[in-house]
Amino acid sequence: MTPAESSSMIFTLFNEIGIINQLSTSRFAKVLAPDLNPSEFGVLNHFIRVRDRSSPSRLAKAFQMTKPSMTAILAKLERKGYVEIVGSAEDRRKKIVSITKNGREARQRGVDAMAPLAEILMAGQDVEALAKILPTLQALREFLDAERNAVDGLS
Amino acid sequence: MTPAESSSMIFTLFNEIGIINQLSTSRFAKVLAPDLNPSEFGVLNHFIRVRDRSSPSRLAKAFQMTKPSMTAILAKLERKGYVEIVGSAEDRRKKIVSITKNGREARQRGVDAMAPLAEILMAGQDVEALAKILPTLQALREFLDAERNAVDGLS
DNA sequence: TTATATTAGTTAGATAACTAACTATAATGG
DNA sequence: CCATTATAGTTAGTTATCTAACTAATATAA
Repeated sequence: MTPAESSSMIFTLFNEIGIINQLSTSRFAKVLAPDLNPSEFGVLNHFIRVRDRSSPSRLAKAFQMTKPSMTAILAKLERKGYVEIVGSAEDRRKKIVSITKNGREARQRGVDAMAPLAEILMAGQDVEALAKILPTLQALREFLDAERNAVDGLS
Repeated sequence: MTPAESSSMIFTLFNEIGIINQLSTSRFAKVLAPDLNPSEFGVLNHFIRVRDRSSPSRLAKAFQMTKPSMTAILAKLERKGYVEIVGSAEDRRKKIVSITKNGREARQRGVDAMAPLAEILMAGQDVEALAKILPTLQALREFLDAERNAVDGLS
């Protein structure tokens, strides 16, 4: 590839990724609604799959999201009774967020609702091929993330 | 892979794609600002690379976007003098949108501003690997798009 | 030990996307 | 033909994100 071809390929790649993201997110949103939106589901899922308690800041970082956005998501989840938020005794700036029983159930309903989408994909797409591209995407994501921190001045 | 593993892999994949999209879009936005946002640039770029005149509906479809969103983007581009919008004589429901000289220049400034991003990627990532995953992503995008049309009732 | 800087979280306001509902025009079929 | 349906585009209102600016608490260092 010439540099010009590489450059063009890279923009095509990001364009495809953008469209896939939009199509997949809107499909997820449809099956999760009206109980949860994809961001809310993501947070509940995080409590099950990654760690069962966290802080708003830590969650914001995990989801590559700003703190105010996470504040808003957590407020909605708390209103629905899906997470519990308490102040930390050790560091009184911090809050400790954890999933509730109702939250676990909502997350399970979400998983069940999304399962057919995975099945459709497994039926219509070469899943092995998708698995193969995953490491490259992960490397790209890590690179962009590191790049961003470098540019933003090591936040 | 077991079905459960496939399912989990698929969600991981969409998650990575979502994060990449967010990181790359915000990088693009930074270098394009304050003249254009990525959507506006995309439309101008479309006039250069795909077709030099189009209609709001057609553009909305090309960008997988709703008509009202495209109306808003075109209104901003018209205010900036980057596109011209005239009514069609043949079909008076339709409008014909085309890029202006100023629009071409703005698009070129955008291309120039984004070029360093491509270079950073070429320096830090295996571009051949990125090129290799592109066909799989395109197949996935086409499948999701076809799926969506099927679900929405062949709109 | 006290002034300064950093970290955690929230509030306020802006923006760009969406859906629902509308007007206007064109195409279709009894 | 005329009534119905479909298409093109806009308007109005909602939502989820963002940035900037703020308060409160902790850490650092002169």
